Amino acid sequence: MFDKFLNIDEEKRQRVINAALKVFAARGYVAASTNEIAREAGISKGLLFHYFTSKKDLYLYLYDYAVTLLTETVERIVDFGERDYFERLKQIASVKLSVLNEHPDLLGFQKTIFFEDNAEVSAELKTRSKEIAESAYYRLLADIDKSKFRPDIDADRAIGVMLWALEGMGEAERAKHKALGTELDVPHLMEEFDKYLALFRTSFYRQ
Amino acid sequence: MFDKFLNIDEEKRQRVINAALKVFAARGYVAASTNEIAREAGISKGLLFHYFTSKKDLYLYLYDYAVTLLTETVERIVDFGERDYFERLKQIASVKLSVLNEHPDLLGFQKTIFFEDNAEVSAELKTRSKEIAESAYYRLLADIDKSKFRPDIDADRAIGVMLWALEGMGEAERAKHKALGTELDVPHLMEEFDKYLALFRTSFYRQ
Amino acid sequence: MFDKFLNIDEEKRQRVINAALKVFAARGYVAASTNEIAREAGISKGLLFHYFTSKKDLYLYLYDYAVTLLTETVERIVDFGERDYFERLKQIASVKLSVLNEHPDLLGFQKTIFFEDNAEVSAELKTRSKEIAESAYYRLLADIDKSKFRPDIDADRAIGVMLWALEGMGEAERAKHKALGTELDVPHLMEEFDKYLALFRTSFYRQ
Amino acid sequence: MFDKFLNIDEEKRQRVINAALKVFAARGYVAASTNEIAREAGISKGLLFHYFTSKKDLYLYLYDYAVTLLTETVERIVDFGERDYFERLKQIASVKLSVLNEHPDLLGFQKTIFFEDNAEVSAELKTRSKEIAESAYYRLLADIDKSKFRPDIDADRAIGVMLWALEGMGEAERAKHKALGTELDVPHLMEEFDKYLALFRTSFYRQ
DNA sequence: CATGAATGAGGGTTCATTCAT
DNA sequence: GATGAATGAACCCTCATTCAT
Repeated sequence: MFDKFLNIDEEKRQRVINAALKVFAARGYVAASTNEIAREAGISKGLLFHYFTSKKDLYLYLYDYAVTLLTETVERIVDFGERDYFERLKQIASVKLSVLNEHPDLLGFQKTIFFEDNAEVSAELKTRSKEIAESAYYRLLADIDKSKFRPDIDADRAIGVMLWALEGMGEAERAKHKALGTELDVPHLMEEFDKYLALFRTSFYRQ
Repeated sequence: MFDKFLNIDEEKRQRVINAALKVFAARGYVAASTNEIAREAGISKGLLFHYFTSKKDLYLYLYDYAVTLLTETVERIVDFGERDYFERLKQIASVKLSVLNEHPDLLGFQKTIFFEDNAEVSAELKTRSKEIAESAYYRLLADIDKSKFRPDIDADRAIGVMLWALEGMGEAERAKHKALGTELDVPHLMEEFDKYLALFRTSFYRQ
Repeated sequence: MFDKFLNIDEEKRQRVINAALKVFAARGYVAASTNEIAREAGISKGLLFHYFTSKKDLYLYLYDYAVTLLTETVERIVDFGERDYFERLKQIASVKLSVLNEHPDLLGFQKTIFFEDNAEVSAELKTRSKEIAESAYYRLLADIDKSKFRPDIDADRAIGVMLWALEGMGEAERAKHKALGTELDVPHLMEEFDKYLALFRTSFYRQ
Repeated sequence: MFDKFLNIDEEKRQRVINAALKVFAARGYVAASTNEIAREAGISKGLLFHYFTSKKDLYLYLYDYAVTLLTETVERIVDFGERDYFERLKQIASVKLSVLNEHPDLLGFQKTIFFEDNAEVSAELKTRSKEIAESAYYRLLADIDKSKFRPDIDADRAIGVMLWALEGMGEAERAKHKALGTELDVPHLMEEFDKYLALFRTSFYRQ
């Protein structure tokens, strides 16, 4: 399907991918301009369509690329033998930071996917979501040792709460830095993260 | 400014508002088509512009409409004398459900506002956000009685966590029903909600 | 045809006419907005169409109005017994100044007519131009006493030259005042006018 | 800026330029339709915007094109060493006829520029007018030998009169041929021109 | 008579996609 | 492979004209 694109120079491939991730993340599917993507990637518009046939195909390719990369990174970093929830959360954070290194806009892109409602792509997106549910990325929270949780609380819901909080914290941080125009402050983020972990440990775990 | 629109038949006004909320919520500012909004509202494109002059004005009108409606609903429902956090959370949930009744896409629209990046509107949005910060909607979490929290945990962060969880729960529910094509199941939502409240009470409050 | 309009209050009629003259003179036929005309005249858009049926009809009405008014003013002011060319030129100038008093934009409107190429109106305009050629307005230069001209020059061409110069002078003056944003300086204009008349008398007349 | 347009096939370029000159000359800036220009030039509307980005840019491009062409033609034809006014007038007429050959509507376009009132373009036009005042085109009437004029007449006003007459004659001729639907009759025009020159020589020069 | 809400065609402009080079 | 000229559909918006009130 995308063999033409897969066989080109690796550096150029990364350039195209990052350009497309950046523009889609910033503008969403409809408003993203193939012109801008081509310019950002330093290639011609014609070549972009030579590789991907259509904007939609490019978008879906990026989606698969993001899922695959995240899955592989998870496999590489996460220790599924470790059953403590907090260790897992830390590993998830590591995964994210590792990905951000190579593809600064991949996570931003991934976020927008969820809200993408465009009729042209959302149907295809839905088809794929099932496989993903079973993929490694979603195994992240499987097999947690729930015996460590206080017996008088609902461990599953507590896990959900913590994930949402993780998301919310990242979101809040991102929003703050966007508003101020500064870069993400990773050390400070880690510190904050640890404070929340402490809160959760105190509240949800047996003492 | 919007007097033409304000003086029309109430039913038609609601139709236009809900149509616009729906399309903007689903597509975002740029991708939303005035064509589609007019069609959805059952009026001509010309009339839409007769009312609002520009897409941008329509968007900003909706924004103000949403803020005003939420503020008023808050004033009507929330009891600021009640200093218990969980009671407040319940009242917030009531506000949301009350609004959803009349305007199914208003909260969805409100969510997208935050992520709206379009230069044409984000500047204006930013100007308005200050007033709002001081408005009733944001007083919701002021004046909480923190003495009820366990002394060994960080009450402020716990409050943040609960808000994120509330958001996440709503989001998850919405996503589920959108995927299945069903309407929001309010009673079930309330039940779920109560379970989370119980979890928080057990974990965060003094026993 | 325009009886509805002809039977209304005189003051309002003049208001509508002057508003329309102003807008058409300033913007030309196509770009002129009936909305703007109605606003300028202080009546509703609907009423404007009640009077005139269409923009085109309004335009042609104005055209006839201008021609009629000019013809009548000419009949009133010009002395066709006077056969000296320079006296005639002075009378023509008087006609123009008299008209400008009641209808500041009528002459400006008349100028644009000539350049109006819009397919919708130019055909009708052409039909009318013949009658006008024979009308009083164009008799202005008939019956001039050519015996006063030097025998060694072509009197007809000299007359043409003087008319073009009169036009050119008016145009130049108008352009200058438009550029500077000032009003027409009538006394100065008359002075200039006399200087050109002196030049012509010296050059074209027997001494 | 206009490199895309400058690099295309010469014949097509001329087609586009002449189409745009024609439509702008006939309708003025606002009323001119890019649709009509594209149709007249035999290209798609999209391509027109590919070349020029906006109607305004196209208009200003034409303006510069006209100025440049006129300037160059003047440099080619006019002999600035010749100080006799009538020889100059002849050369000016030659310039006009030469330009009309390649661009039948360029002079008509140039006329409309002067009256162009549209806010979008008139500001830019004003900026450019200064350079032009100093350009070759306006040097045309500099350095005239006024000693040949009769001492009892105002040479400067006489020069103005002759220019207005030249303008008027061209205008009259153009109007006549437009009304009759015929092409410009160059030999007859030259003959007429000579008659006026003779008139001026007799009237304004020392004998 | 008078209003202005309502329509829809047409305006300038953008952009995904095609295709000759 | 690689370019960018070329197309046309769809975009937001304006405006002459109609019509219910």
